[in-house]
Amino acid sequence: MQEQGPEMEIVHLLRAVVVELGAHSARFAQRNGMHPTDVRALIALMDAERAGEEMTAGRLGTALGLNSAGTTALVDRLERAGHVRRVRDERDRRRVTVEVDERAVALGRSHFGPLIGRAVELLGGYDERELAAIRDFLTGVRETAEEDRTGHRAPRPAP
Amino acid sequence: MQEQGPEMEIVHLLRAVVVELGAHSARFAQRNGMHPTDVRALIALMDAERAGEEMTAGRLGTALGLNSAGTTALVDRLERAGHVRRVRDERDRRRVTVEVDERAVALGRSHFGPLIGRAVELLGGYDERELAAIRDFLTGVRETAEEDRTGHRAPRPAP
DNA sequence: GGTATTCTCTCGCTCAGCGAGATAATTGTT
DNA sequence: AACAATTATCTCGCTGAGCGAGAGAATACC
Repeated sequence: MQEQGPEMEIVHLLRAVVVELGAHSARFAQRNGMHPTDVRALIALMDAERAGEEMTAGRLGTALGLNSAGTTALVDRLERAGHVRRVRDERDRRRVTVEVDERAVALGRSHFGPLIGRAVELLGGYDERELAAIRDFLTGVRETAEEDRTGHRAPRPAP
Repeated sequence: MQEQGPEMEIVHLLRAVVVELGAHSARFAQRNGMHPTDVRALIALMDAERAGEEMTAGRLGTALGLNSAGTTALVDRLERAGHVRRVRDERDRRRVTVEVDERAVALGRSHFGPLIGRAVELLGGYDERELAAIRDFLTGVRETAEEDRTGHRAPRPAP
């Protein structure tokens, strides 16, 4: 068994966090009769809403790596459960925008709220330099994974 | 749109990292003709190996949230692809321990290596206090998610 | 020694997601 | 303005991951 520096310990720690948060999300899915993909879809939809963009069925499918048939089935499922609404786009009537129902947002908040609250609480205990370290490290990891996906460097915002 | 403190920004960042690393792992699966669950299984097996524990079929299934039928199918799949070996436990001949093949480890290393290397590189740029902040924050999040799963506080190692 | 328990596997089924292709709306061409 | 080409979503039939029920085999308990 090779001995490694403190860096590898943190890498394994990050991986453990990813696994554990994935399990947390899977628990939310199971408790509410949903599948992991459904939760990923709701997250993508809420992210788009927070960013002020509207999410069409096609863009949602692309974001999740589904083809059009799978996307239709996914939106059917979410709509049947009352978590989203299909809204026909009036400017381009081929498109269907998918809107999250407020009750789905509340459901998510009730499950993820405590965890988020605890994370905020933890972050409250750090000073500016420590917060910057956490932020920069996470940003760096996210950008590296993104670059690997898109095949090119993500544009950095000017300082 | 409510304005939030710097804490929520980091929470969203962590969530983005989880999503992006999940996608990175899904890409590894797809490129090698595997499913997300197969990758999770390999990770669990390698974690157990690093911890010096042997992983039985049953324990693996429990760790992934599968029932026994699904676990058998999973191990069948991994064995057929040559990623693991079934080894009948000689002390308790009901048990089957699952061992990762060295080639699967190499395959994983070739995919995740660059990302891990970049993370280590990033971590090399921080001093002790910053590293401690990153480590403690990730540990805190992991423990909170764990507590939610197990229903009780995880034991903290003495300082 | 016999019964209960534990671990894995088999069988039949459900449903998420895929490939192929249909349908409808938009954009481009002449 | 009619016609073709493109785009967005949906329908149909199929494959395969994972489940429930239960069988088979080894171990633990009394």
